[in-house]
Amino acid sequence: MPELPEVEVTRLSFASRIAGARVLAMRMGKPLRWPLGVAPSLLVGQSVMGVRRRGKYLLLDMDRGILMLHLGMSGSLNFAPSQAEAGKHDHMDLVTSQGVLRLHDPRRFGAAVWSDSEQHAPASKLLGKLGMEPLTDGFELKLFQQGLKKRAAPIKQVLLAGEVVVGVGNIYASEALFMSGIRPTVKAHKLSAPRMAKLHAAIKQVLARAVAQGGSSLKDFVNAQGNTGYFQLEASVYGRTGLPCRVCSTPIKQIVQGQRSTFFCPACQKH
DNA sequence: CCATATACCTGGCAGC
DNA sequence: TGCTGCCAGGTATATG
Repeated sequence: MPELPEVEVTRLSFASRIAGARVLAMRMGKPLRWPLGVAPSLLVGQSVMGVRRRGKYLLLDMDRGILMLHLGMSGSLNFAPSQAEAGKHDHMDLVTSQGVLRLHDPRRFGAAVWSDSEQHAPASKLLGKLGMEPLTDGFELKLFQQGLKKRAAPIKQVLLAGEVVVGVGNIYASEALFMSGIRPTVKAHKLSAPRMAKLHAAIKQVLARAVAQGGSSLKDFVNAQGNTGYFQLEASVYGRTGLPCRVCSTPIKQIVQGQRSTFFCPACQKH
């Protein structure tokens, strides 16, 4: 579910409310993708200074380190005034003086990991190879073009890999490629500089628009206040197999790349 | 080094 | 109704 827009929307929905809070208790449920790495009690007494995002990770800055949260495929956070009874898929409760942050994740591909600092493992290992942040000034066209030039894999898979640019998942990769008129199967390094520039602009535009729309709620995404997103309603190609292209009416095609579905318009994205 | 396949886990849905 | 197989927003790790 959560790509950059959903993670950012989640962050925006609770960051200011949790800032300054003191941890009163922490409860972990079933195992997630990785263990927390420390006893949950280590967090008790620390305060949450703020919440940042790096790629699809949320980083809670605390007195003695960072709590890294990842939503995987099916995760969502909820920040509520008090602690309700935990459901079957609620696998982390961070009880603070300002509310309870709860991680709900049916598939458990998500994670809550403690790291003493961003420079050391496990944070350094998880964040170390991440590419540029697409919604910051650091996302320079030159660097993006240089990154793509080094990759011979299909452009869709290069975007998903997150080593050139982070945050673009399966929905927004297809959407950005449609917006820039690029066939997802084209090898990244074969794209001309102007077409790379179009893609660069499309990535920024589609992600910013999705954040503004509250993200995409395909099945069950909600932000930490329980609100759904609306971007899926305006998707051009994702999930629209066989439906007419919104631009030219040609039926949208679905293919598989790297075991993931890709959607594109065979007419608008000729090569 | 690079590109691709595999693994993790649960729930929903189509088809029989 | 119940079963089976397939599909789903991610990504570290193994393998070629």
